[in-house]
Amino acid sequence: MSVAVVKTPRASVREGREKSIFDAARSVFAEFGFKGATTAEIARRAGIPKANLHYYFATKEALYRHVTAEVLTDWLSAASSFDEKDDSAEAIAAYIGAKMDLARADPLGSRIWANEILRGAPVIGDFLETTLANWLSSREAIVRRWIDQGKLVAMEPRYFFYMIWASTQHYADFEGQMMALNGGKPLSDEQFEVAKIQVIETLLRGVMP
Amino acid sequence: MSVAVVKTPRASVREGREKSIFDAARSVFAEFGFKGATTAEIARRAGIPKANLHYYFATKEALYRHVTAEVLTDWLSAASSFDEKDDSAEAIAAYIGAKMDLARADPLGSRIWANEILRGAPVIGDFLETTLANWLSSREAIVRRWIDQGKLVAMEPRYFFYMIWASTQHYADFEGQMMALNGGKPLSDEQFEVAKIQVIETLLRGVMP
DNA sequence: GATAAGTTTGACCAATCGGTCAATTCATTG
DNA sequence: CAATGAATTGACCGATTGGTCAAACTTATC
Repeated sequence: MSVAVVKTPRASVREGREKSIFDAARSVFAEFGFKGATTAEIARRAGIPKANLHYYFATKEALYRHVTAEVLTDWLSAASSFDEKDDSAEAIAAYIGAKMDLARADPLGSRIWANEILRGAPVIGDFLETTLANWLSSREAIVRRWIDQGKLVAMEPRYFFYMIWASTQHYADFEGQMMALNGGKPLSDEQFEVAKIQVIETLLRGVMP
Repeated sequence: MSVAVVKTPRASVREGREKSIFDAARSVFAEFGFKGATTAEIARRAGIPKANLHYYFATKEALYRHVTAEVLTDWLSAASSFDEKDDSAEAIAAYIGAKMDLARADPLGSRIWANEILRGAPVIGDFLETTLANWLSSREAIVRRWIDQGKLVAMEPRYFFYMIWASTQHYADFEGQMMALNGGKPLSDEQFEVAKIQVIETLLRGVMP
C-alpha cells in the first residue's frame, strides 16, 4: 500500500489557492471585521475572480469561521507557555513573552479577535464562555496559590491577566497608531525587543512583593 | 438686543433629533466600524426613517466625522489629568484613573477609536500624527525627567504610555470578552473599582524604583 | 390666516452586496 | 486519445447599500 507523498499538481494547486484565499480573507477580516469585509475584496487580494473564491468556500461566513478557528488555536498555543515553568516569575515572563511574540508574528490574528469582540463575539462567543473561561479560572487558581505563598502581591488574578492580554495585544491591534507615533514607520525589531522586555519587566515588577 | 435663552420648539426638536442620530451612530460605528455600519441601521436605532437621517447629516462619512471629532475631544480631556499633579506617582495615578473612568463612562468612544485604528486610521490619522504625537513626546520628556531624578526606573516612556492606554482602554474595547468571563454579566461598579485600583497600583509598582 | 421656512417621509435610483450557474478550460486516468 | 471530473470564470440574480427627491406636513412670521 503506497501513500502518495508527492502531491499531485491538482492537489497542490488546490492547497495553494486555499492558502491565498485564506490569507487574503485574514487581512480583509482583520481590517474591516466580518460585516465590513466583502468577498469581492478578498478575491481581489487573493488575485482570483470572486466566483472562484466561492468554489473553495461556499459562503463568506464559512470562510470567516475557518479563519477564526485558526486564531483560537494560535491563542491556545501561546497560552500553553504559561504552564511550562514552575517558578511564578518565570511562568509569567514566559507567557507575556509568548503573547508579545504572537502579536508580532501574527498581528492579523489578534485584530480578527479584536473585531470579533467589538461585534459582540457572535462566532467565538462559545469559545470565550467555555474554553477561555476554563483556562482563565484554572490559571487564576495557580496565581492565587503564588499569592498565598507570598510570591506575588495580593491582587485579583483575573485583572492581572487582562493587563497582560491588553498590553501584549496592543502591539498587534494598535500597530497603526504606533506607526503614526513612530514617524510613520513600524516598530523595528530592535524597538520591539525593547518594548517586549519592558512590558515583561513592568508587569513583573507590578506584581512582585 | 435680546438673546433667545428659551429654545423654540423647532430648535429643540432639531437638537433632540441630532442627539438621537448621533447616539445611534456612535453605537453602530462602535459595533461595526465605518465600513460595516449602515445608515439604515443607524436610522433604525434612532427611531426615524433613513431619509430623515440624511436631512440632518448629508453623508455617512459626515456623520462619522462628527462622531470621531467628539471622541478625540474626550481623549484630550482625559489626557489633561496627567498635568494636574506635580508628583510623578500622583500624576500617573491620576491619568490612569481618568482613562479608566473614561473607558467606563464611554466605552463606545473607545471602540470607535479602536475600529479606526484597525482600519488604518483613515480619518483620525492626521490627529495621531500631529496632536497625539505632540502630546506624547512632551509627556515623554516629563517622564524622562522623573527617571533622571530617580523617581522612576529606567525605561522607555513611550512604551509605558502604551501600557497605560492598552490596560485602560481594554475595559472598554473588550467589555464583551470580560462579560463572557464574568458569567455573562458586565463588571459591577464594585468589580470595576477593584480593577481600576489594581491597574493603577500594578502600573505604578511597575515603574517605581 | 396667508405665506414662507423648516421638517418629515415613501418611493425611488445606481452601485454594490453575497451568491449562483452554465459554459469552458484543465489535468488525470483508463 | 477519449472520457471523466476538477477547476475556472463571465454573466447574472435578488437583496442591500448610500443617497436623492418631490410631495406632504409642521411651525414661525407678518
